[in-house]
Amino acid sequence: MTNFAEVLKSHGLKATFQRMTILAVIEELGHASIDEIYENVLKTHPTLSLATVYKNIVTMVEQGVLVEVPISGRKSKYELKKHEHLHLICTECGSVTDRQMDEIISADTEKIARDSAFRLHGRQVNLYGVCEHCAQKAAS
Amino acid sequence: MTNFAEVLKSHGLKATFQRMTILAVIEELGHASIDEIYENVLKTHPTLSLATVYKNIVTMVEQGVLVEVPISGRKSKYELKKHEHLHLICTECGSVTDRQMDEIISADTEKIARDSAFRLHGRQVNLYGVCEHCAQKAAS
DNA sequence: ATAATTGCAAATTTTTTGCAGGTTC
DNA sequence: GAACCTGCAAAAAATTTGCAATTAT
Repeated sequence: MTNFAEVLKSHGLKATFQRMTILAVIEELGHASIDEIYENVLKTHPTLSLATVYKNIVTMVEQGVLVEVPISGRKSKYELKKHEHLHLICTECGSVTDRQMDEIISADTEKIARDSAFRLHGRQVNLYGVCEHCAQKAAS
Repeated sequence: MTNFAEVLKSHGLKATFQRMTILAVIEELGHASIDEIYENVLKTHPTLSLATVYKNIVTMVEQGVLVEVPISGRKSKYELKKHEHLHLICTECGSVTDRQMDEIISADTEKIARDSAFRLHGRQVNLYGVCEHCAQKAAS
């Protein structure tokens, strides 16, 4: 369980209860859309407004506390900023799972960028398909 | 220049002038957001409504004529469905450029999916950074 | 103390929908 | 001719904003 107060302060943001709650929800869910964040935040802080969720997602992404994960055909999800990784995205249930991004992909994409004189700052590798759980459900 | 009438019919869609115009715009721009599509479509078909753009993007994505390219911090763009490739996305100007997705990435991501019993259906590899053009502008 | 943040309500922006008239096959 | 498609206007959904009151440092 992360010390969110420290994370926020180190990014120049005040450690409000609202932000801590939002971050705790995202950490618990791993990846969450605005709706999912709001819904879950209400459980422990019923007066937190949707506008506050929006404002904070914007500022925390700006400050690098959160990362947006845009997804084909769905609303973006947000995750805590962490080491680089890739995503398995289930097109059935919408779940997002992290996997290690290995050296093969890093090196290869770096070369591709270099060959195009492109100053690479970040990568997003999303694999779309059906997760084990949904595949089993479909088989029954 | 693609024969869009054939493409549409082969996907069970009627070849209307509106759809042809939308597809022509997307082909010309390579990648375009709803706004960019609408804006450009008006040049040759000033009465085409925004609602029609929306409806057609939805159905053409559903039918596999178009592909959505979701982008961090911006609105999604759409491209013609074509062979698999990756994207260089400029965080300055928003331009999107295609590059070949080589066998290294394909094989590696397939292995990652297999190891997680994930039924891989599609990949999205987006490299974020600054394009050559914007880098030169910044240097001056 | 002060500068940032919240919550509310209102405004804006984005996307979807219903339906009458028009078009494609 | 039948089914599909368009455009309009209206509705719904998503996001942003202004501001007075509150809170963190």
